Amino acid sequence: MVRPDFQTPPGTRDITEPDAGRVRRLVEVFADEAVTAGFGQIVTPMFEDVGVFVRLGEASDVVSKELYSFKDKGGREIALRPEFTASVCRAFAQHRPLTPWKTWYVGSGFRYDKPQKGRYRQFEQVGAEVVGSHDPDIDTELIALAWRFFRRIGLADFTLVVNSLGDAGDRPRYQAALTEYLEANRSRLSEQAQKTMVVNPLRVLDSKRAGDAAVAAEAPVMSDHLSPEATAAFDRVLAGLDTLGIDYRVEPRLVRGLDYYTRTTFEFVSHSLDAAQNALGGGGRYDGLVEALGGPPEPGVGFALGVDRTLLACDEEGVFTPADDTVAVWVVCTTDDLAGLEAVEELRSSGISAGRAYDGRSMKAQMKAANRSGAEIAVIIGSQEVEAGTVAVRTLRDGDRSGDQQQQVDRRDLVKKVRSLLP
RNA sequence: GUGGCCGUAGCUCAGUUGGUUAGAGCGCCAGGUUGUGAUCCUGGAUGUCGGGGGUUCGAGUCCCCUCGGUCACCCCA
Repeated sequence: MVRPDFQTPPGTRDITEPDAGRVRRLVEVFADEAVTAGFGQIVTPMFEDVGVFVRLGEASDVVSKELYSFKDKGGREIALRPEFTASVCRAFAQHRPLTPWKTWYVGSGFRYDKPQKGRYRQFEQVGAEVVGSHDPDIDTELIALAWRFFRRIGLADFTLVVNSLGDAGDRPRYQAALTEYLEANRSRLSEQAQKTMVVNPLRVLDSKRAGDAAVAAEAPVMSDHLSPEATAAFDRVLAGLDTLGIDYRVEPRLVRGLDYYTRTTFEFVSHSLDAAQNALGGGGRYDGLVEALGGPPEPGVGFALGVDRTLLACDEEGVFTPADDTVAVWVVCTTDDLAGLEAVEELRSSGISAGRAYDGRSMKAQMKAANRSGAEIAVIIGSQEVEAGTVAVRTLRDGDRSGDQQQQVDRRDLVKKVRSLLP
């Protein structure tokens, strides 16, 4: 093998057709749903001052060990974005748009993780955020947006799980109760969980070890420690989901990875992915985050969906299958002049997708390429055609050529003829 | 960061207890028709067997290191 000097770094990959086109189409569907819901797009830098992300909570792994950070040539401490919410909040604080500010995005995030199925160091997300309103109906509308998106691409085998983490004031009281419980059951917890307990007790609820899960199952639940306001907001969200006919499961042990969440949190969990990474996406409220980034004390809520995982789930469910982007016409030219170049460009200029072969290959080879390209029509130009001022237009059906038709047409009628043969 | 499994042609893989010039299918290219795509037939190209070191008369096969992939934990999209 001619060994290449370089390959993609760990956890990254080249996305080629037909997958690349599939990603593009997926984003188009999401963009359409977001715009329909009145969201405007935002494009933020892929890297930010590292402080933007550190404010997400130093206790989280995303910040403490997964940040792609470096110092640039100006001595600035920079980090590749591990998610989008922090950038959106930073942008809000920087530009102070009118509220409620509704914005959607698409792009790559970066985390220095150990790669595995459905988890890459560079991953694609789409998402939407609303800054500047406490109204729980917005939480519901965001969930509905994601729900419509999943439904529209054909996904069915997933569950929406929701929870409320309460307000800033509720968290410490619950955390205290939880810590007390975990301390009392310390001996039943895994070594890892005992460490996690100290850093962030909530996350112990999330452990996948069977022993830990058993402890978590009997732990005190957040809903018993919510303020009346937080309870009312959560009830409103659930009522909204009921009204819209969106199925959900309240999961008191749903804690999300970032520390900034308050009140509503939610996650879309796939059942068709047998991999460990089965969360298609999630989100929630982050009522203190904008302020933590030096902005006004505006609340926020949003979600992000993993494009890669969503497509993995689509694979499993056999939906949103890749489409071949084939050209409509294939120009076969066996003369040495520029007739083939001219014809193919004329077709393209007329809005007809067209391909051709290069390197002066034989007619047989070019017809083979035409067949393989998936084109519906071959335009054949040989010395006879050039002399007569015509081109041969031939229909192509995959495989068998018996039913195909070929006719000579005036060169000047090329576009007209081809157009009449295409659907 | 921790652990299991894996790494042979473009792709999917086979390579017996270490033993002569490393194979198959698919794909690709050419010819079978000096103007024509399926199928069929014939022929052809491509591998420092992931990399380095070691054991041995001899290593794709054994050992060590390393890089990469994969799956799981941790964590998360």
